[in-house]
Amino acid sequence: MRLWLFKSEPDVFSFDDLKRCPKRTEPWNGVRNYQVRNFMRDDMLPGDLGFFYHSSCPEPGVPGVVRVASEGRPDPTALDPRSEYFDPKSDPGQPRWYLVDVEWATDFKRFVPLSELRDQAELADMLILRRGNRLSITPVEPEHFDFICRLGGVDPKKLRRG
DNA sequence: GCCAACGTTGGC
DNA sequence: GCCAACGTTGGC
Repeated sequence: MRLWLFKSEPDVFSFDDLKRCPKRTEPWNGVRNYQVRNFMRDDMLPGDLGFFYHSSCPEPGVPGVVRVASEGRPDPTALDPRSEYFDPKSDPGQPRWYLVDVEWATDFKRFVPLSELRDQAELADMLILRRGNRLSITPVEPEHFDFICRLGGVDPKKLRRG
């Protein structure tokens, strides 16, 4: 099982928004970066866990955990001219952009702000904390995942068991 | 294939 | 609003 971090701007789509979706699940559409596309298309599997991360907002940070709920599949918004994510260069016969379904897994007992992540020596080499990191999804090391879960008051072992 | 210009991201 | 960082584009 792999571990991830999903960035989202809460003004656009927040962790609470995800909780209100049917089955608390939503397609992670609109990714238009090849590296992130490859993560979803090639590396993610149902059951993978990830942090939901609020970015570009007054208090960036992690409100909780999500679970990958599908394999990678073509992102239909790329082919929909009415979608803000429409990509005119996409070819229905050869999908360019992919998504996975993302499902709410658990709230943290306590929101873990970015400022607190930065204070932790244990997390110094986390991708999300690196200067200039712009990927909207990043892989997360298991030690980092467990450490952040504990900051949020959640037992990572229970989560991994589902 | 190079690389400058441009657009976007995202913390502050 | 600023600005560093980085991906993408397109001319050559």
